[in-house]
Amino acid sequence: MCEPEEVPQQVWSTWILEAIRKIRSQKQRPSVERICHAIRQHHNYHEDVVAEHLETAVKEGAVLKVFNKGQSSYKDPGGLQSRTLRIQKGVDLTKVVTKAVRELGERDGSSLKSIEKYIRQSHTVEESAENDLKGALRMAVKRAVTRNFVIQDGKNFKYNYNQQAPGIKKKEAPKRQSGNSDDLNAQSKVRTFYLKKYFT
DNA sequence: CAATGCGCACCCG
DNA sequence: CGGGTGCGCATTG
Repeated sequence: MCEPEEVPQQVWSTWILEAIRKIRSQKQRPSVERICHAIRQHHNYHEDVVAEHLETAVKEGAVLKVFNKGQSSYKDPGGLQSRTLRIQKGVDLTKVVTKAVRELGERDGSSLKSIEKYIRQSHTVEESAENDLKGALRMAVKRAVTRNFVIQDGKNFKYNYNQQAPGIKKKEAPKRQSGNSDDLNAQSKVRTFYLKKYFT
């Protein structure tokens, strides 16, 4: 238990990243609560103070906030930044944009600006003057809207949870036939449930 | 009780 | 397939 003293944000980031690593090693979700808890085991700060610094770390890009399975998780961007995103002539970033919007999980939708920021934080972007990320994103977001992956709301874009959700195979053919059939759908029902629960 | 460990289902590329 | 994630429950301190 240590000082109630002023500590530079950078140190906070270190503590937070440490906490995240620890929690992940326990195969648990690095939520705000767990991060606060982990840090408070070593430092005497109120949860609100920790949470506040966590937010700052996110804004600074030292920590990535990702909305997943109905709740926010926090990650160390370090691990992911090995992912390279090459912006070349005809790249299609529709999927990337859609995923970003979903993972940002902002209730009022995400602006192009924050989408760009998020992508830069989670990838090493390789671009050029003619083919830059911003440009590619403008195209991509347009396509994502057309394809109904996201929904435009003013300047913001929201993930469309009603879309043919990825991963959920929905044979539209209402094939009865074999007795117990709804087992396949049980899982997707659960998923849809909590996605809606937190999103709506 | 808190902290840790982990099997396993699920997702995504 | 391979690799990440995290729930739910078990085990340990």
